[in-house]
Amino acid sequence: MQARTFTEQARRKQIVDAAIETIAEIGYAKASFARIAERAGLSSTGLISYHFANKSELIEQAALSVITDIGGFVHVRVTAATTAPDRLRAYIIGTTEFIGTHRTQMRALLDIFLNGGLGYDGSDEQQVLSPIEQLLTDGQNSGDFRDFDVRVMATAIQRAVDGLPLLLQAHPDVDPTSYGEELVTLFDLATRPPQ
Amino acid sequence: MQARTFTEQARRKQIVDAAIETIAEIGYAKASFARIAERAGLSSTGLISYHFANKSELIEQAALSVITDIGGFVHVRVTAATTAPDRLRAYIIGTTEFIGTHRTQMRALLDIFLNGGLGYDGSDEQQVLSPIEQLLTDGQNSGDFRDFDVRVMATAIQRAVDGLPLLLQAHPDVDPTSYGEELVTLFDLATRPPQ
Amino acid sequence: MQARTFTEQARRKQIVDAAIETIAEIGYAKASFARIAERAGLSSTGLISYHFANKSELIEQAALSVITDIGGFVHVRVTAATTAPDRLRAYIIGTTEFIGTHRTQMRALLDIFLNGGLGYDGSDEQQVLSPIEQLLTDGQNSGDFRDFDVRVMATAIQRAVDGLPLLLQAHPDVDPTSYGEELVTLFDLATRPPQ
Amino acid sequence: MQARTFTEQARRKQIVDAAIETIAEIGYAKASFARIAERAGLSSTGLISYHFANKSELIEQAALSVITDIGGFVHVRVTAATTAPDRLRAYIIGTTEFIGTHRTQMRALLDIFLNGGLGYDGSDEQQVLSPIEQLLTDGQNSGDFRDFDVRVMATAIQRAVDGLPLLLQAHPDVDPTSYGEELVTLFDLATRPPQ
DNA sequence: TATGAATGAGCTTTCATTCAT
DNA sequence: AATGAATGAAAGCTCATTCAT
Repeated sequence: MQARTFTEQARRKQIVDAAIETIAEIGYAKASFARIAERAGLSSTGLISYHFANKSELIEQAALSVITDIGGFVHVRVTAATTAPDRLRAYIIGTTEFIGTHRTQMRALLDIFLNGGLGYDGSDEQQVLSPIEQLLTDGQNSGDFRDFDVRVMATAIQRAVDGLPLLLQAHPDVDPTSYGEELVTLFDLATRPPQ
Repeated sequence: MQARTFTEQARRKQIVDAAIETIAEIGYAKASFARIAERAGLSSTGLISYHFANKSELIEQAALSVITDIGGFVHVRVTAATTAPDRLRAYIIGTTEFIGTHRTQMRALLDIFLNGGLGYDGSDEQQVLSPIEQLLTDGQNSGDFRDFDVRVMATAIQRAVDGLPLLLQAHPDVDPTSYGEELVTLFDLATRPPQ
Repeated sequence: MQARTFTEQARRKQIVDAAIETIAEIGYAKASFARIAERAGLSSTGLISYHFANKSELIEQAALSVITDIGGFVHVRVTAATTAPDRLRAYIIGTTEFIGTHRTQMRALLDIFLNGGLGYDGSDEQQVLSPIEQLLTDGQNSGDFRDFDVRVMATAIQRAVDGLPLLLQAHPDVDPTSYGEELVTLFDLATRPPQ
Repeated sequence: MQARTFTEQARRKQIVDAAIETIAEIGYAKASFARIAERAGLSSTGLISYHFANKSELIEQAALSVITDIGGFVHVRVTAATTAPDRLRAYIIGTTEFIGTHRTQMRALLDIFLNGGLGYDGSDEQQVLSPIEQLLTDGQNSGDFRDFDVRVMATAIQRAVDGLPLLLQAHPDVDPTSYGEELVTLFDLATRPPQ
């Protein structure tokens, strides 16, 4: 959290973006500094080392960048909704919409996430789960949702939504919007209280 | 499908098992021949090259090994059930049970899968989805399930179940059995026809 | 010069022939035991090691095989001629004819020869030069040839004739027969005594 | 034809020279990056890879270096002569002189050339033959040479001259100067028009 | 702030050879 | 006489990182 010059911030962003694109295109394992520098139009890989302590930091920043983007995008939509079911709908639709329009970033995030590219002390996982867990807990307290294990339901929702990039990779013809709508129905049925 | 010596089959299995353990422990990206040979107690990495055409083949065999194991485990339980909802339950419970007792293998498979370690022409994804899609289609035809998009529901189930290893990594205290039971309820509600 | 069973002799010849073909096709540097065994249809590279002390011996035998073949082919023709100029003509025509009809073997020999594949203590070079040097010396003694340095003339003839495979590689349309005839004229003019 | 730093040019030359010496001494097949780096006094083989795209490029540059040197040396002498026979003499004497004083380079070039180290699409062969073919054609047009096949005569001259390094290797006592003079006489007789 | 150069460890793969059966 | 298995060295090449300028 140290102060950085504007120039440095711009450089870092440029490198982080190039890293995301590179990982998305050729995969985490093959995304070397050489390839990232090439894509960013840098003259030397040394410049990356100059701006980031090591490769881990770059990867973390790349992941953080995507998480921040999607988090902001979804947060706006969720807080605009009033009831718990509406907020759940907003979460699912917002997330799938973002994924549909930011496939490159999502592919990179997924690759980082599952290659252990993150320090992975569990806190990241928790952070990602956190807003959806909060949403579900609120819904249970207000009586809008039935009594289920919040962590399990959150995982299921999160994974279903995360599954879209993989599905798109295997079946590029799948429509993200209708995928989202189907999930809304699915989890509405799964969360609504018994009559 | 080539004929292989008994000795070679044993060596291949030994190496594949070592590869799975190594990937599970230090991650796909760092799982070099040197580390795998070390774990397998081999005298040189050349022995791996002797038995496998290249690294890709080894990784594929490692993934295939896990997929075969879990597939066999679940298949027995699913075919033992008679009604569609029971088969769905058997699938979810069987899978989570296997995951709970074979965390090493699952962690490796997940890592391979998402690092693009497989040829990934989509056919693999389809193969993994296939049995669960069949199960869901049968249930719709028999009137036991409501009318939903089979591919979306299959993805949601598959991802929810796959999410267990990740959840276990972040929260090792989670009980796989109750996780499975929660998912059974969730997807029972999500699939049952309207009254 | 030890006694060998007939079976062993056959095996050795099979391997030597495969080596010659392999070197001709993919070059000396890439002609490994694996490639040679493959071409010979052997089940193991160990079989080559069983029949030859080491790689050097195999390469030497391959070179010797070609040298013996061409030597025999040319010797018959040279000894059939009576005068020195006729014998020179027979040598040049015979050699170019052999080269034209045994390009594979010649390509291999050349490759071995210049990659230092032979022990190369100079004695081989001398052996190859020897018959032509004898022929030239005889011609000088009989007054059929002018007074030139035998070793230089022998080298020039030998190299001119050896040049055919290289020329054929660059210009496959060159006719070996007319190449031979041109050389006969060339060296006839170069060796005949002044009027 | 890319722009290169002065430092890089110097390093490249250093490595190319070490490659030539190494090939000359231990042969093409055994001239690995490790041996070349050792001779050049480099800290690692990685430095060679840093300056050359791959081994092929290094070998090509090594060959090109020698070809350029000998070409320049001979060209000066040939263009200084006026008549065709004098130019032929200058070519032969110049080439043998260079070979006599640059045995290491010639041995390396020969080894590269015949181990297929060059791309060898035939164009190289043509380039080497080209100046001598031009010289011969000019002589025929001016009436200084008889009517022979230019390509065959050019090959014979080229090979005779190339034969010197091989001869020197087998018989280090051979005198390059007298070798050259003998060849001049030989090819003077072979090319002069009938009286 | 940025660059080109360099380092040394590491990678996968191929090699010739040995050996028990 | 032949085979499959194993060995350990060596190959060319890429890597993240460091450093002087």
